[in-house]
Amino acid sequence: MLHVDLDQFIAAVEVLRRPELAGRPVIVGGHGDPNERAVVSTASYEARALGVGSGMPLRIAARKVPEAVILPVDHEAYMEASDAVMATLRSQPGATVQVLGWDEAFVGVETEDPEAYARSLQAAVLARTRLHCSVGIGDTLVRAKNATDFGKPAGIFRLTKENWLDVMGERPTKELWGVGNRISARLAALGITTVSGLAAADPLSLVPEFGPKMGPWYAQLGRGDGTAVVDDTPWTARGHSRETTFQQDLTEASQVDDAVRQLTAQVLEDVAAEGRPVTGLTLKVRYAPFVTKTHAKKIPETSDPEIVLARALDLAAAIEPDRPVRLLGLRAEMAMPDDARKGHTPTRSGW
DNA sequence: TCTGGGGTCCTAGGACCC
DNA sequence: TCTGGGGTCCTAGGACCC
Repeated sequence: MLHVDLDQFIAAVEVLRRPELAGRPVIVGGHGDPNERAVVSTASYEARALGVGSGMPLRIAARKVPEAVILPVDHEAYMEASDAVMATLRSQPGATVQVLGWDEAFVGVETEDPEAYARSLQAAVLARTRLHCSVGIGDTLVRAKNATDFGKPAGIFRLTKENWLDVMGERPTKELWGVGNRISARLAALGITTVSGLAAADPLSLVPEFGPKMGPWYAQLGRGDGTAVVDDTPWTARGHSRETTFQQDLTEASQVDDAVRQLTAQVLEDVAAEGRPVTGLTLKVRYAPFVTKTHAKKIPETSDPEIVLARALDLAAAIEPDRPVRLLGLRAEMAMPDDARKGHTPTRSGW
């Protein structure tokens, strides 16, 4: 199968509508104001070369690259571009498309010449959207996904059982899809620092540290093994959430109360659009500077906004008074339809 | 340097039941 | 008096992804 990833997607969409920005360091994040509490969504390759990456506080990015053009996030524009890309992928002969996010998808296809298929796919996306993408070819989802990085930008790379360890073996475990900073550090504590080290590990030996499911799963990741099935079943969201970081920490109970009401209204908008009842709520609180707590509660199925609000306010009663609140988030879980897809390879949204 | 917003899944531990 | 073994459900929190 193939894994398709748009190159610097958000920055590329912005440059398309402002051609004069081509070749300049472009940073997209927040409302485009480097003084606000926000982070970088995407940086152009020019900005990345100067040390800016996604997730970095906007303030820091602006300090690092004073000459950068900083733009606000424009969800609608990216959604539109994303829809055009995905439609193009779906229109390819024999393609099964599993969307992973705004700028990423797996494409399942039977072909004698995957490289040629990948090239024609890149050409189709470029013709339709003027956007460049990189393509990974693999015999499992994990290998295809990892292969894409070696194709960037605008290239193609193939990763299979045959060359997996040659290419990936000496690389740090963190480069694997599903291994982040924390897990790689815990693996290192077990003496496992590279992909080949993880591939050689006995799956059962990882159970004491990571549990019965995740332990063997990490060993499998190290080998690049896993499912080879591209699943295009439409994804059904399990819940919806909204969160807000306050530019000034909240110190009054009435401010917190107002914020909870506002969040609830926003979440209920998203939930109402799905037409499924709410079955649970989770309130997330970040006290300044960076202590996060969550409070969860199952509730009897309801579609009544008044009841949801009342339960949200119940949860909010657990917020400690006299501690400045920097962030509030509310997530509503929804009843799942019987035919909804559940499984091991979730389609994630976001970017 | 000071940390967004939207998602998903897994695990631990306690409560409760038989 | 001190205590089994198995199961489910719930909350809190950790980790990961884009």
